[in-house]
Amino acid sequence: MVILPNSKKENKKMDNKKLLELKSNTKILKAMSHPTRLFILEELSKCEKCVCELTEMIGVDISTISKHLYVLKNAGLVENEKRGLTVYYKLKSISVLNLIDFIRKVIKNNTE
Amino acid sequence: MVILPNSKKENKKMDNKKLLELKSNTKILKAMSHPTRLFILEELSKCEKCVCELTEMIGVDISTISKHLYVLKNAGLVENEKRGLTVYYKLKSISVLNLIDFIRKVIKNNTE
DNA sequence: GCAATACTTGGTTATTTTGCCAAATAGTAA
DNA sequence: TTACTATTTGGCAAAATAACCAAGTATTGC
Repeated sequence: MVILPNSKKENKKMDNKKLLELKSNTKILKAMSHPTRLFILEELSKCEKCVCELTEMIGVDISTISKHLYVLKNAGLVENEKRGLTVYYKLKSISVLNLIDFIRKVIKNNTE
Repeated sequence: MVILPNSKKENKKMDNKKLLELKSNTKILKAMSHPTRLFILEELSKCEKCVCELTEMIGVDISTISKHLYVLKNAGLVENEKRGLTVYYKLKSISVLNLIDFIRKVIKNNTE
């Protein structure tokens, strides 16, 4: 085996920069990786909805839904707007919509 | 609203069938949602590799890598083949490769 | 058979995630 | 002001996930 001059001979741990990049990339995937959040994304791909409506559809505590929405927002997948008492959420970009569609197709392919 | 004989009148909880469908759909996303597993998928998109090689590249315990590979296999993303002592892993289908590419693009778009 | 190698599995502990309740915040309206 | 509604936040307990080590399995070669 060739020993390259500039590489540590027995460097086992992954490069820290690479690790950080991977972590940031998984953020968006992680955000989508919960049944409730995937459902929310699917619903928001149809039209914007308030926390109340989503809570009603899903049937868990409103605080739980609020926290799920925070995760989605934090991952850059959705955005919100307050009108009066109500906070409306919608998908942030078209690429998120495409991703959902794409994943649906892959899943369909994989389970057939 | 019609009250079906077998349903509770104010059943807020989401339909169980829908929930199961969502859970199965998040399985593939969940499997991709870990830095190490995303890295493995990226590497396998280049060429098949054995557990040993992946362990060497990532630098954690081989049992940890083995368990990550199990998660990916269980989600239908990779498959393996034993040749001699060595177990080789590769992506299961071309659609998984496409998915990885697609996600990479979406992530790139979203972080710019 | 025995030893060596490549991997998987079981067990334990630490960390993260989830979901509920209660309390806090913000906007509306009397 | 007070009351009311929609949502968020804090805190806590339960569940899920991840990493390590040690032990087990399978294959090869002696």
